[in-house]
Amino acid sequence: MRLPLTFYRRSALTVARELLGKVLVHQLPAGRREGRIVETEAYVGEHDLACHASKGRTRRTEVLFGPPGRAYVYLIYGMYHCFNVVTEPEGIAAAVLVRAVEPLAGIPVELGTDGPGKLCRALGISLLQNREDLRGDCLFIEDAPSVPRSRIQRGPRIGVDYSGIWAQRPYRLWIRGNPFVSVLKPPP
DNA sequence: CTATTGATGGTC
DNA sequence: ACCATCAATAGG
Repeated sequence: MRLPLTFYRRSALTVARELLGKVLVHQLPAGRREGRIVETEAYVGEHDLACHASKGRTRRTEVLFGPPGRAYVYLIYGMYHCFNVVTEPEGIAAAVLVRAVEPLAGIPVELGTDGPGKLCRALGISLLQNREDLRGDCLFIEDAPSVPRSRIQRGPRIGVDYSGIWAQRPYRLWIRGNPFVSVLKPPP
């Protein structure tokens, strides 16, 4: 079953937690590629200085202000893409970045999926998928059992040091001990 | 093992 | 000019 609009309409933090364990699917001409989501980051709104929407409503960020359940894909460092899911009701600009998936099907063996840039490359996601409705037939997310809170670990988001206090908030979530998570936490 | 740097292009 | 990254390289 494909995740319904009501799934995405909730807060970014809730969606970030609930997306763990779900299956991201990209239907390509070459075949179907699937990965199980193991790491996410929540970007909680315009007031969140790490969220692209904090720069205001531009052509790039417009999709964040739109209805939930759409893809927000952007190019970073000229060579990588990042895939996000738009959350919250229309008018509230929040999203969840998918940072890592566990390969399930159709992923070329030589490509890693541990990191936002890598997983987009492995799943064939590019700017062409920006603004795409995730309940369509090409790019979507399949339901799967939720990961119990006891198996979820949290920490600061990666690469957002410019955002001051917001950089330290524990809005990065991952499945504890999963080998496909992008940055392993130092042992306790 | 950690630290640093170069690649590269859309957006503002 | 900046950047929600990665791979390669240099150094200890």
